[in-house]
Amino acid sequence: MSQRIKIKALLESGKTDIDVTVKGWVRAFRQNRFIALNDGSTNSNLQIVVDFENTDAVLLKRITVGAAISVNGKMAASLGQGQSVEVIATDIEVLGDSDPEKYPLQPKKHSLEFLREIAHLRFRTSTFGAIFRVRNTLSFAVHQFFQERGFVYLHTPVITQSDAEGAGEAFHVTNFDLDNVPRTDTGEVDYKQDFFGTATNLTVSGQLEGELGAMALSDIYTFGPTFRAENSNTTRHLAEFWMIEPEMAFYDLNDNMDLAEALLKYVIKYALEKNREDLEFLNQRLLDEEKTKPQAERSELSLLDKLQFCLDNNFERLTYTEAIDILKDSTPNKKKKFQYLVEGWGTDLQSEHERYLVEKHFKKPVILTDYPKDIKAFYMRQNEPDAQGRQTVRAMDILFPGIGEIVGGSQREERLERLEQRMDEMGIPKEELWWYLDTRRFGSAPHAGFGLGFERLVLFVTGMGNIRDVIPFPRFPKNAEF
RNA sequence: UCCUGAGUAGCUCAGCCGGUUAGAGCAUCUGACUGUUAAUCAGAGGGUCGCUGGUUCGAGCCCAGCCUCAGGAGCCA
Repeated sequence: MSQRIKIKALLESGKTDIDVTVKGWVRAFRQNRFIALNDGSTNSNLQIVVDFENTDAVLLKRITVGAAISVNGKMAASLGQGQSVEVIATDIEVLGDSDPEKYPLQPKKHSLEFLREIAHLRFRTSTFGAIFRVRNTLSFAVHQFFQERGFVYLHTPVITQSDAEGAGEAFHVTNFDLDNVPRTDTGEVDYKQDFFGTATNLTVSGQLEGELGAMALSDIYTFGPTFRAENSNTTRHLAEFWMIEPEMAFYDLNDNMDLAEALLKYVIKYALEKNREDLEFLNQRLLDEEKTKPQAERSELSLLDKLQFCLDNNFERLTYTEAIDILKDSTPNKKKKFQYLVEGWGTDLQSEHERYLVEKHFKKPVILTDYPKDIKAFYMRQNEPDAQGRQTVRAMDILFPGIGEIVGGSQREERLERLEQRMDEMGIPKEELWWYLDTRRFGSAPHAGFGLGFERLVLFVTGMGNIRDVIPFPRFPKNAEF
């Protein structure tokens, strides 16, 4: 018996007349003769040809959709149309049966909603196989991009002390018996008795710790899970998601934008090369789906065209103030088609405004910079007021078609006085962040960084519509199953 | 959390104005066929109509509350 070979390697070799052993899961068993076998190494199934007239009937009955089997046989040029080679089986062993009455997957198209309910089995579909292979490639490409540039991969803590930076609701971490929480004389929760001796929560961002690393190692990045206890119920939010947060000493906002754009292009290009077959499958899946939609709702570019377009064009860079001017003059604003009309300077852009800029006006990724100070975080570097006295910060958001904000970042405020003043204004407790402020006290330097939502990136590259379909086991309000 | 829509067989869905025994395709099972590509043909089995309560002679359908899902919004990555 020969050693097991993965289907991807076998199909790539294209060899015939060799003895092989393959193992995988049955996707379909047609006409008692043809097994479509998939082992997850590639989107393609391997066709196994069974000589059913000379095979034990009991064994044939056990070859059902979902069963795990091992096959010995000889590679041959296929007589059929759908594949170039196939395995003529000489010996089949069922490693794990799959009761067809109970196995929920059928050799047909299932709805994504249904598959989400059986997330433990959806890996076995072509669509999710492709998605998670692409996700893996993107993840690897992120590391490779930064490693090629001398960045240090820094592990920032998952458990952090209190929610000082105010980046959304955090999950509490405690060792208390929740039926009997210790309290102080005044009736408040006595965190001194808790595991860490203080209130703690799951991280909402590794940025502040990342900055500490950058102020010694120059260029660092984090890539890990992040948690938000927001009651968000959308196609682009999760309670647990993965974020990439680079932080670079001696970078200004332009360097920051250059890096972010280079990163996005690098990983998209990498996926197009490494996962061509998967992306072609996802591309076709979308095209089939579009056929059912009215003409007006169909997208102008296919998935593959959209990705290539993204590589071939510079992202449009403009300031918040310029964006407001464009939006004010836009047709939907004048015709009052926006739900929220753009009137003055200073309020945050609504989703519909971002979509207009990205999908209608520029028709490509857009980087918005220099937002009003009042709608952004305390740590962003303050610009001098403009001629009209308007105050902005060196923020940048990258907006992608269909996704919205995929990157949010800024040049950081490195001037101690300005930073402390802003923290006071916003009610951020300076004492709790003494360690953060120390970087501004000792050898402070200009620096910048950003956060890239990894699932939003996977969403864009795979062309999927719901973020819950691009992470293996999504966590969202009212759901932590699997 | 707000707005809109949905929940009927394992899956996808139909079910008229409230009226007898709730249907179809696929899947499953049985048989036939055997170079198929979501195989084909014939037959069979399969239902707490999301849950709770109400209106009514009678509720899958009307009303109320709740649960879950989808899309959009907010928060954001």
